[in-house]
Amino acid sequence: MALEHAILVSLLEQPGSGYELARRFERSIGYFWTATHQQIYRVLKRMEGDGWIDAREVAQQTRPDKKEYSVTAQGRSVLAEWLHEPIAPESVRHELAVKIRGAAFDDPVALIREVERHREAHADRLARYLAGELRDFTGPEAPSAPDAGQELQHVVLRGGIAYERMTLAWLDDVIATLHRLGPPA
Amino acid sequence: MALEHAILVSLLEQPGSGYELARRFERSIGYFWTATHQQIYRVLKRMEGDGWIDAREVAQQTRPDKKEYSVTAQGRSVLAEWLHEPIAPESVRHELAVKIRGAAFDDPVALIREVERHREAHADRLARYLAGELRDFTGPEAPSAPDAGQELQHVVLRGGIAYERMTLAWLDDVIATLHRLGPPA
DNA sequence: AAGGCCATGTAACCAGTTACATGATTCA
DNA sequence: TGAATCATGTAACTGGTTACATGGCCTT
Repeated sequence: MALEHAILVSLLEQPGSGYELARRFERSIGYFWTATHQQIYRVLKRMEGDGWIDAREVAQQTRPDKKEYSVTAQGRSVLAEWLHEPIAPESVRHELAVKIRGAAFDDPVALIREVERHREAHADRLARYLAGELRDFTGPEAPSAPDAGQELQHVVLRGGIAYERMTLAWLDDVIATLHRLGPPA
Repeated sequence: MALEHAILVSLLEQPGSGYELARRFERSIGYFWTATHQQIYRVLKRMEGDGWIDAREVAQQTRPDKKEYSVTAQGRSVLAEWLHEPIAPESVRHELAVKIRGAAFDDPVALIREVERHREAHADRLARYLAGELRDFTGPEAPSAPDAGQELQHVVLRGGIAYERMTLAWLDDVIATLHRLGPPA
């Protein structure tokens, strides 16, 4: 459970509406925490009720009005408290690995296509991460003296990049293994 | 949702009781799918009701009786069907990354200890994986001509090893970054 | 006129977690 | 005697997913 905390972090980085948060969860924040708009609206309501955030109605001419949320002092201290708590080592859920072991009881070669699809998805994600890194951290437009927030965002992004590179290499290994089990008979 | 399928795979590899499954979910299978005994018993019951598995009462002298489950023909075909369905790219949930970005709004140095704890946990896990690899796949006791099931188990384990190595390197990067943001003033 | 984006929600459901419960045997 | 292991469960709760719903503006 950390959606509340992910939202607090995101709103501290930049206040915004539920809709905007939902979009961020498809981008930057979404690289390490996912959430749908339904879930976000529900949690925002609870957080507002608990006094962690407050809303400001923003009227817009061309677009529908929106509620812009910001983190309250109380929200900040809830976040600080959470940051000081140790977290349990994460539990893994790797569906593709289940399928790979399951392939022993079906046709290993039939899985190759699926694994290749995943390989493509990860290659895409890596490309997006690298583009983001160039834009925000290592390119000519990037700040020459990044602040703490930017340094931390960058190190998290480097983690995403490392993860995608590792995954690509592993999926190549998987594909080669599946081929070897195939019909070369 | 794949606990059912993970159970089917595990029971195809080796029939067993709920208790035994729970132990496997702390070991081999647990490297890529976690589940507690409570959840396992609940799901086993449903799977039995749906005819995917069947139970055989096994009386034991010294230990309590147990129900040994095996996969039925129907269970096998359910698994095969699932294997042929494409799966959505997994959604990430990386709590530590949320904390790292959150550290910008608190004390980055205070996070170092926590990150080091995680580093240790991952180093332990890597050691266990490597020991398992040596025992089952690359050591002198390992089969010289592994079958498809063993090849696939090995490639999944290699994925776990690659993941832990990547994570260790990244956590070192994180620790160095947190230090840099610290008091060297 | 149709489809996409902005913006916000409700309701039902399902999967997973946490707490509680029982009881026998084996080992230190 | 007390802790660990084997063995199986119930109940309450929480977090997350899926389906459904509304409505205006902008672009093609």
